[in-house]
Amino acid sequence: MEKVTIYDVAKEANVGIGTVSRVLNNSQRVSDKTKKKVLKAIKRLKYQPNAMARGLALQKTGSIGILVPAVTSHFFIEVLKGVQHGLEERDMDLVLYNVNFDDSYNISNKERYINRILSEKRVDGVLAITMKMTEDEINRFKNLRVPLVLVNDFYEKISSVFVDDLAGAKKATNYLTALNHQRIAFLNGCMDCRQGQDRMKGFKTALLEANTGVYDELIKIGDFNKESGYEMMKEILDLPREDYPTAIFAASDIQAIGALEAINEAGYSVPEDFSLVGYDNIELSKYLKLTTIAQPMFEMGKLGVELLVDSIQSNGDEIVQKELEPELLIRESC
Amino acid sequence: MEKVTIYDVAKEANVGIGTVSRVLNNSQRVSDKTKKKVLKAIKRLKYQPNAMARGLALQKTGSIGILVPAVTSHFFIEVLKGVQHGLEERDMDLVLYNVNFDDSYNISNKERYINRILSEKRVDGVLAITMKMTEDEINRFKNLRVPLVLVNDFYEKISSVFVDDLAGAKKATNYLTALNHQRIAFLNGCMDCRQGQDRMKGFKTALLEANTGVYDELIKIGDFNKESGYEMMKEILDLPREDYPTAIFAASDIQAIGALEAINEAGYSVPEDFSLVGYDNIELSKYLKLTTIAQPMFEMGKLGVELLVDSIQSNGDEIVQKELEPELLIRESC
DNA sequence: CTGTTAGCGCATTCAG
DNA sequence: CTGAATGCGCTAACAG
Repeated sequence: MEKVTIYDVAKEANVGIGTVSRVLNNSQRVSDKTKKKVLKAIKRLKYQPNAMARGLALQKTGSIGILVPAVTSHFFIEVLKGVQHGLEERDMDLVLYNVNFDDSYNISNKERYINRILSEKRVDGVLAITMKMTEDEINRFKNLRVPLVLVNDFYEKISSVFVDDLAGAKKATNYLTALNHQRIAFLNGCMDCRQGQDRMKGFKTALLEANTGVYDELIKIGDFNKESGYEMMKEILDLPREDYPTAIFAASDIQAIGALEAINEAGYSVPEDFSLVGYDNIELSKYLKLTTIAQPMFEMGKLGVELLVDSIQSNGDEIVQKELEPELLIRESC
Repeated sequence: MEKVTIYDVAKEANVGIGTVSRVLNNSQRVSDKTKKKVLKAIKRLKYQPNAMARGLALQKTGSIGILVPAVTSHFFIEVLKGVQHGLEERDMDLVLYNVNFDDSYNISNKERYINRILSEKRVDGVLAITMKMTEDEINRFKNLRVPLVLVNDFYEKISSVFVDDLAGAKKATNYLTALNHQRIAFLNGCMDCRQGQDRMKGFKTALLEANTGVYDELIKIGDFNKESGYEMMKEILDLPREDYPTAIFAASDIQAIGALEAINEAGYSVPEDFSLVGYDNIELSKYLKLTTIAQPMFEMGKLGVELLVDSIQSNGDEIVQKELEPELLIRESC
């Protein structure tokens, strides 16, 4: 079973390779008869076009790249499922560029990957998922006209799909105030990213609207990871007993889990002593029965490919922004 | 910033394209002086070879495919990290073929993906992770001389890296008998795959060696998923109280988690009423403090690429089998 | 050591 | 409507 090229098919069908190519791309103007003849030859020879050759001629690869930090995160996996779903409908391939921020032998390979993507032309476009892209990096894509869409991030000059974090934080906070909590703590992630800023705004807005007090000592800024959640919660537990909050809103599930550890270590429990709500709806949160804000991860991935493929096909610079709504998912931590 | 080809570099450096190609592939026989000249031109023009063209000429793509069912599984994610690590060292790309077994609009796309991989030639070889490949499918790879290595599965005619499941099951069981358990239940996955068979064998062997009883009513065969674990545990809880086991060994963590739910629902708890040990060491098991058998997932991925890349480069049919050792990870469920 | 040429497999002119 | 020629960007074999 040797490799069969378009020439073999042409010979088998007694036509020129041009004709074969035409039926392959079901270009117009091929008589039904020869078309059938060629199709039959293709089937007989089990011919399938070589992706490299086609890519070279067409200047299109039929695959997209996805740039992501830490494939390991559950958030990413869910998004990936959506991406796969969208890609499959279009018979496109996915090449994965997993950016590694903490690799010992290489501080970050982000730059290297971007260079490769931009010059090697192995992919027709890229989806950047939860990747803080600098303006400079984004401009490089624009200049080289390599379609780029941001997933779970927002930048006005580029197509992006993201979630309304302000609304998400408000939903969480509203739920807590509706439960009559008067002193609510907020364990936030970074404040130099959109997510952190918007969630902070949503939290405070909801509090004001509910006429509930805002206590600076209960508002902590850290990181979106578990350790940070743990540390911030410990600080709160170090406050005088009478300053304790009755509820805690964490900006990520994984922070909430860290906070939970601190709470348990201190001999308290959830929801008896503190109500706790997280953010993201990662798989773990289900098992820990954590009330949380669910992000539409699958849909983000699916929408992302849609935007990207459209952009690739239209070759246009149309910028589309899609904002998705997060949902409150009530479980047993409040 | 237009696209720059090898011709531009040649012109810039006042040499022929052959020379440029030679320094690119640091082929021998290029004078140091011209080499330097070309390198400088490359840098000045920010040139990088086009992957498609190079692939076409070389009949090598510089990327491998990975075939996997359900990207969503934590097991796969860990393996993927190892794969990525190995690939990065070699500057190769990864294209992901996520086989979907339960997609509504398409019973299984496995066949389609295999066809594509084999004919499109977009990848130089493939890593099949936790994919039950039929002998027929494997032979197609062999016939077309597309390197294939199995990860977490074993087939004598092809390179594979897998874990000694018999040893793993024995380690788990030995731990339980050492804890003096006399009635131990086993919640197994399928019995028509190597994993299930070997773990069953390991379980029974360990029991015999420890002179501990083997009770058929405590040995259940189901599936490796959570629902199955839940169901099997319920069946056990339906036994007369005096037939209850004192310990349960589940063939996967996720089954153990299902079993845990059944146990909790029935008003019992772990480790007070039952000891429980799982298998895999997925992330969840850490949070649930489940004692388990840890599989070297990262290493499997890393080893897998190594074997694959060797096979691609040597173009040889050398078959390498690597068996890895699982480890007992003691936590608080026993 | 280095420039030139001929494919790699396909899509797309351009003539018939 | 269809066959032949040209080029996509690069490597490798062939002459110098």
